Amino acid sequence: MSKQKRVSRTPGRPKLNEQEMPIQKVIIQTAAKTFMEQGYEAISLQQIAAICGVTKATIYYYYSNKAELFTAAIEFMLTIAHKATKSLMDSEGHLRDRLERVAYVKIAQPHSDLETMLKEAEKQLSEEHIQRIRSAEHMLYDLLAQHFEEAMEQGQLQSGSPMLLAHAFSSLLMMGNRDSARQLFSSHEQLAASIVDLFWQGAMKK
Amino acid sequence: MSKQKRVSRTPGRPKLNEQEMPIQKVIIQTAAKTFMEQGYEAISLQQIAAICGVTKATIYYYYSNKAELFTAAIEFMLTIAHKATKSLMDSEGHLRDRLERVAYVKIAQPHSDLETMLKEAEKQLSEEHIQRIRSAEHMLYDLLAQHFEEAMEQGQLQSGSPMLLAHAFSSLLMMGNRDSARQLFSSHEQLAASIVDLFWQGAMKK
Amino acid sequence: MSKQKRVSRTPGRPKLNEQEMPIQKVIIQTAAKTFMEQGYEAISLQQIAAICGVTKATIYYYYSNKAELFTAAIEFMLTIAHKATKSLMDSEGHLRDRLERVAYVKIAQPHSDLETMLKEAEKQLSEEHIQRIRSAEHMLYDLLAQHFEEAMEQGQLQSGSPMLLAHAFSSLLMMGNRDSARQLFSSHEQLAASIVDLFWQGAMKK
Amino acid sequence: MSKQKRVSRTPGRPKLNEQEMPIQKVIIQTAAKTFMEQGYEAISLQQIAAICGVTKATIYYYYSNKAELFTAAIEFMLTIAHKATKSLMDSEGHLRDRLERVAYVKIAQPHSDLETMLKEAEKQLSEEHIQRIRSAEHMLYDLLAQHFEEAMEQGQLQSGSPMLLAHAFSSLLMMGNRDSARQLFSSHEQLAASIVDLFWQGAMKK
DNA sequence: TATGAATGAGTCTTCATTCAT
DNA sequence: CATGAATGAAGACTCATTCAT
Repeated sequence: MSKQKRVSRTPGRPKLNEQEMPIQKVIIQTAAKTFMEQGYEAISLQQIAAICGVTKATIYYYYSNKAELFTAAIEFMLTIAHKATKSLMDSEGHLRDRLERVAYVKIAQPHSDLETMLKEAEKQLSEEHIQRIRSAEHMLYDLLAQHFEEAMEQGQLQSGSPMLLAHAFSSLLMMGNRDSARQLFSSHEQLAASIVDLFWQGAMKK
Repeated sequence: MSKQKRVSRTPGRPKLNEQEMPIQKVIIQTAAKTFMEQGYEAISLQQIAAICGVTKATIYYYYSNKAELFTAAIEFMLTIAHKATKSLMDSEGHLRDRLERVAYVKIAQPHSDLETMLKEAEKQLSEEHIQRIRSAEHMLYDLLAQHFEEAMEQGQLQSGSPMLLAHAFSSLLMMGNRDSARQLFSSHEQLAASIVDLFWQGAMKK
Repeated sequence: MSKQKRVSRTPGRPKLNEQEMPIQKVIIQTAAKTFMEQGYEAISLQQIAAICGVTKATIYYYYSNKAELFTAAIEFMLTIAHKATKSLMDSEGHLRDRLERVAYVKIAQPHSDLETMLKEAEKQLSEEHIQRIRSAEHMLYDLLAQHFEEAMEQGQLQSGSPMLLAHAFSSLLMMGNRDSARQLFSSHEQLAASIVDLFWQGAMKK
Repeated sequence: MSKQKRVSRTPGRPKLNEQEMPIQKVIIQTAAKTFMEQGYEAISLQQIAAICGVTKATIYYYYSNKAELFTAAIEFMLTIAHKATKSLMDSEGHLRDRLERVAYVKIAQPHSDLETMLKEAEKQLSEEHIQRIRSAEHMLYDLLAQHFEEAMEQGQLQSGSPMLLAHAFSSLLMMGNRDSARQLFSSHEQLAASIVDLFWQGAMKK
C-alpha cells in the first residue's frame, strides 16, 4: 500500500522477545553509515527508515528531527572510531607500527571528510549540534596528539606541535578515499605503509 | 509578486560595460563558488539564480539541468585552480619554495573535499559528468606529479611514486580546512610552511 | 528517550492527597481550557497530555478519540458555565444587576466563539457529538431565556421572544473577547456595565 | 495519478487568452471563503489548491506560506466587507434603515468570528501578519463608529463611545451565525430587523 | 535572450491512533 | 491503571524542471 513499508509491522508496541538489536541502535548505526556515505542532504529519513525496516515516524519517536539524528549518528561514529583507535594506539609495539595499523583500518573503511559534510549540513544544525560534533571529533585528535607528544618527549619525533602532527596524519589518511590513490597499490596495507613512511620520516627526529 | 526577481534589468541586451560579465560567466562563477562552499544538494538553483540576479529559467537556458551546471562549475573551478597552480609551479625558485606558495594559496581559500562532494552528488550525476570532473581533477594531480618526478630524477626527492606524492601533498593541504588546525598558527604562511616542512622532509632524498 | 514523559510518577496507584485530582478530571479540565483557547485542530493530544503530565495513551484510556475528548471537554465546560450562571442568576437582586454580574464574569474569562470552533471541528465530529454539544449549549440559553421570560411577564422587559434576548445578550458578551473593545474601558466592570446598559435599555419595557 | 489534480494542466506557462480571472485572484477568493468557513488549521493548502484547480506549488508561487495566504485572504475579505458596508452606510436614508441593510447582508452570509479564528491561527502568524489583519479589521469598526459619532452629534443617539456601539452592533450580528437564533424567524430580514430594533432602542437618545 | 507561471515528486515533520505489556 | 513503541496518513514546504511568450 505505502512505499514506506519493508516488512509491514502492525502499529502498537511490538511483542517482546526478538533478541535482535533494539531498534534505536539499528537506527543510529544505519544513520551513521548512510550519512557518512552520502552526506546530509542526499539521504532522506525515508530511506534510512526503509533500510532499518521501520517507518519515518519511528525515527521521529527517537530523534526529534533530522539534524538531531545526524548529530547523534556522527557522535556515535566518532565515538566508535575513538574507541577503536584508542585500542590500537594503546597496544604494544613501536609507535610507527601502531600508526600503520590505524592507517590500515581507516583506509579499509573509507569515509567522507567530516569538514565537508559539516559545511553541507551547517544551515540545518544548531550551534549546539555543531559543538557536540566538534567535541567528539576533538577526542580523536587529542588521542593522536597525546601519543605524538610522548614520542617527542622520548626523542622519537622532532619537537613541535603534537596537534599539528595529529591533523597532518589524519589528513594524509584521507588519501584512502581517492580511488586514484588506492589504485597506485595492490593492497590497502601497502598504501597504509607508504603513507606512514612519508609521515614518519617527515616527523621523526633526525 | 514573485520572489525570483532581484534587480529589474532594463530591457534589451544588457551592455557589457562597467565590468559586467556576460551572464553565463556570472552564473558559472557563482555556481562554482556556492557549490564548493555548500555542496550539491544544500544549494538550490533558485538560490544560485538569486545571487546572480537572474531567474531560474535563465540558468536552464544555459545549462540543461542541475547536474550539468554542477559539472561545468566544478570543471571551471578545477581549470582555474590548475592554471593558478601551474603558473606558481612553473615559476623560478626551489621546488620547496614553490610548493610553499601553492600551499599558501590553497590554505588562504579553503574549499571542500571534492571526493566527499562527489559522493554526495553521485546519485544525480551521469557517468559522463563524473568522467569530466575526474579528468579535470587529474590534470591537477598530474601537474604536481610531473614536478615531483623531475625532482626525483634530479635527486632532490627520494625515488618512488610521484603520483603518491601528489596525493599526499594535496591531502595535507586539506588541513587548511580545519579551524582547529588553522588556529595552531597565527598566519596562513606559517601553517603552509609547517605543512611543506613535514612533506618535504618526509619525501626528500636522505 | 521519549519526549512524552513528564514526571516520573511512583509506581502503583497514585495517592489522592495534596489536592491531586483524579487523572481523568485533570485531563478533561486541561482539555476544556486548551480547546477553548486554541480551537480543535490547533492543539494536539500530545500537547494536552504533556500539560497533564501523562502520555497520549493515557488519554486514550479514558476517551476513545480526539473528537470524543473534545466533546466531553466542551460539555464539561458548558456545564460548569451553566452552573455558575445559574447560581448568579438565581441569586437575589434586580435582574439587571444579576446580568451585570454574569457579564462581568464572562468578560473576565474570555473564551472563543463556540459556533466558530464547531465549524472548525465539524468535519471530525459525528452527529452525536454535535448533538451533545448543542444540547449542553442550549441549557445556557434556556436558563437566560427563562429569566427573560419571567421579566417579561412581570412587565420589566418588553414582550417578545425571550430566546432572542438570550442570544442577543450572549452575543453582546463576545465583545469581551476583543482587545479593542476592552481597551475602551479601564476595568472589566465598566465594560460589563456598558454592555448591560445598552442591552437593558434596548430590551426594557418603555 | 496524483490526487492533486483537478484539471490536469501541463507544467510551464499556460497559453494566454482565457480571459478567466487571473489565477492569483482565484486563489485568494477561494482562500478567503474557505478560511472563513472552516478556520485556519482545518483546511489544507492541498484542498484550497484543488478547489482552485491548481497545485499546491502554484499557491506557493504567489504566497510564501500558509500564514501569508491566510493573512492576505482575511485582509482581502475585510477590504471587500469594508467596501460593501461603506457603500450601504453612505447611501441615503435613515441611519436605522441603513443599519438594517448592513445587518441583513451580514446575516445572509454568515461567517466565523474573526477573534476566534485568530486565536486558532495565532501560533502560526507573525506579529506583522496579526498587525495587518487588525488594521484591516479596524477600518470596518471605524466606519461604523464614524456614522455613530455623527448620529450622536445630531442627537439621534445617546452620547457615548461610538466605538463601543460599533463593537456592540457587530457583536449582535454574530447572532446570524447561530442556527438556533436564525430559526426564531422565518426570514433573514426579520432577524435583521429584530437585532436592529434592540440595538437602536438601546442606543438612541431618550 | 530571458522570464513568468506552473507542475509533480519528494522532503521533513506532526498527528491521531493502536496494541502488547 | 497507564505506558512505551510503533504505525499510516496527511500537512507544509521546496525543488528541479517545463514551456509559452
